[in-house]
Amino acid sequence: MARVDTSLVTHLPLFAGVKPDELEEILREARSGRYPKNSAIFEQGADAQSFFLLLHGHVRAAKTTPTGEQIVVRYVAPGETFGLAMAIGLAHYPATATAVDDSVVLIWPTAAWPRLAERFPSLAANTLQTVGARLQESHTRILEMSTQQVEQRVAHALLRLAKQSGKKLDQGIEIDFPISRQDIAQMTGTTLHTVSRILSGWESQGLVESGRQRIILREPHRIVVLAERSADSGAA
Amino acid sequence: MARVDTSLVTHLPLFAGVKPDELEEILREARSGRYPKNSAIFEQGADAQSFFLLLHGHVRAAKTTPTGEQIVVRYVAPGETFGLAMAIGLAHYPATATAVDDSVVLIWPTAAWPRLAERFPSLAANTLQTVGARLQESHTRILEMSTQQVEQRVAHALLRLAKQSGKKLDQGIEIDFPISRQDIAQMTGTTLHTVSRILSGWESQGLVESGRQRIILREPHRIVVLAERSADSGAA
DNA sequence: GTTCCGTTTTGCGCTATCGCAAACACCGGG
DNA sequence: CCCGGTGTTTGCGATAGCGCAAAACGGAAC
Repeated sequence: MARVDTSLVTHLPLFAGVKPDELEEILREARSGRYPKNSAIFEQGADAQSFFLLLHGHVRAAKTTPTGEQIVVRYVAPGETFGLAMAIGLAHYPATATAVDDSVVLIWPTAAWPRLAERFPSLAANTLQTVGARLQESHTRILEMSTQQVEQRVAHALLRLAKQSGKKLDQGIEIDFPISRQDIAQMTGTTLHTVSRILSGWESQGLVESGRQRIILREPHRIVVLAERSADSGAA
Repeated sequence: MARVDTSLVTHLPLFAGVKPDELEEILREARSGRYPKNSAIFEQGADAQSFFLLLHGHVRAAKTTPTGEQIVVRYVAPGETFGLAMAIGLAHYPATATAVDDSVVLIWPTAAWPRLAERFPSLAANTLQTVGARLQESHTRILEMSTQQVEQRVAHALLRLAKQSGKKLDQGIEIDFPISRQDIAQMTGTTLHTVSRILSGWESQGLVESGRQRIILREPHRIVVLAERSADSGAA
C-alpha cells in the first residue's frame, strides 16, 4: 500500500485540530487512487463504499434527473473532500463524480467513517463545517437563480470558479481546468446556447477570452460589476 | 428555569443514540422560549448567540438579498433544529427566522455547542446527518429550478410541505400553518401572481381548495402526476 | 495531411413567465 | 356593522431566454 506523506495534508482545514500522530492513524486507513481525465469516480445511485479527498486534479459532481437532464452540483478542488454520502446518512451516492483532469485522490472505506468520527471529534467538527459551508453555497445559488438574470448568474459562477480554481495570469485569471459552455449552463440553470451568447458578448467587450473548454477572465473587476448589476440597470 | 421534560424529546432523531442521563445533561443547558405568531426569532446578519429546537409551532427561515428580495429557505417543523450557524462555522445567522404560528422552542447558547458536540458524538453525528439532508434538499431544489417549469415546481413544493406538515383530512391534506402565495413564490423562484394563477387553475379542476394563507390538497395523487409531468407532455 | 467528432457560434421564431395595475375578498378591530 | 388593511385574483402587454437547426471551428487520431 502506498503510504501517504502526512506533510501533504496536515494543513488542510479538514485536519485542523488533529495531532500529527492522529493524522498518521487516519491516513493509515486510506489508500490512494488515480483517475485519468474524463473517467468516472463513482456514479449516482451506486453504493457509497468510499469517501474521498482530492489531492490533485479536478472533479465534477453532477446530478441527473430521471429524464436525463443534468446539473453540475460543484467542482471539487484539491484539498476538498467529496463522496461523503455516508457521513450524511446516505447509503448511495446522490451524484456522479467525474475527473475533469487527471486526478489523484485518497480513498477511505465508508465503514471507517463512524470510527474515525467518534475517535477524532475535530474531524467530525471540520466535516460538519464543510458540509455547512456547502449548504450556504447552495442557498446562495438558489437565491441567485430566484432573483437574478442569466447573465448575472453566469458572472457569479465564473467568479466563484476563478476564486476557487483560478490561475493568475499576467493579465487576468484563467480557470484552471477544462470547462465547457454546457458545464456552465448546468451550473447556472440555463442552456449552452445562452451561455455561448453571453460569453461571445463579453469577449467582444474584452472582458473574457475563451475557447474550447477554456476561459480566461481578462477583466475580473468589470465582471464583478456585471455580476452585481441589478436586473433593471440598463446599458445606456 | 423551566425544566424540560426529557420524554418530550427523547424520540427525536437529533437525540438518537443519546442515553437518558446524557439527554438530561444536554437539556440542562437549554432554556425554553415562546414566540407569538409573526414574531422574529432572529435576524439575518445578527450574532449567532443561540441555536434552537422547535417544540411546537412553525418557523420560516428566509434569506434576503442586498436589494431586498427574499427567498424562503425552508419551513421548520416541530422536532427540527434551526439556527445552527455556529455549528457550521458561522458567527452570524445567514437567514431570518420568523414564527409563522405561535411557537415554542428550546434555546441553547451557541457557546455550549463545541462542548456538547465533543462530549456527545452521537449528537454531532446526528447534526451532520440533518445538515447533510438539508444539503440534499437544496440540491434537489436547484435541480428543479434548473429543469422544471413553474407549475411542476409549485406542485413539488406543496407536496413536500404536505408531507412535512400536512394534516390529513377526510378527503385531502391541509397544510398545517398559514402560508401565502407570496411564500410559495419565494420557495419556488417565481412571483405571487404566477402562483395565484396556478392555484386558481388547480382549484377549478378540483385539485386544491385554498384561501387566505390556507391550502388544502384535495387530490394529492393527481398533483403528484402533475409534478412529474415533463415540460412537453401536453394537456390533450 | 486528412478525417472525424465534440464544441461552439449564431439566426430566428416562440412562449412561459414576468411586471404592472386595478379590482376584489376576507378578517379583525372598533 | 362598517372600516381598513393585508392577501388574492385577473387582465394585458413586454421580453428574456428557450428550442431548434445549421454551420463553423478546433483538436486529436491515424
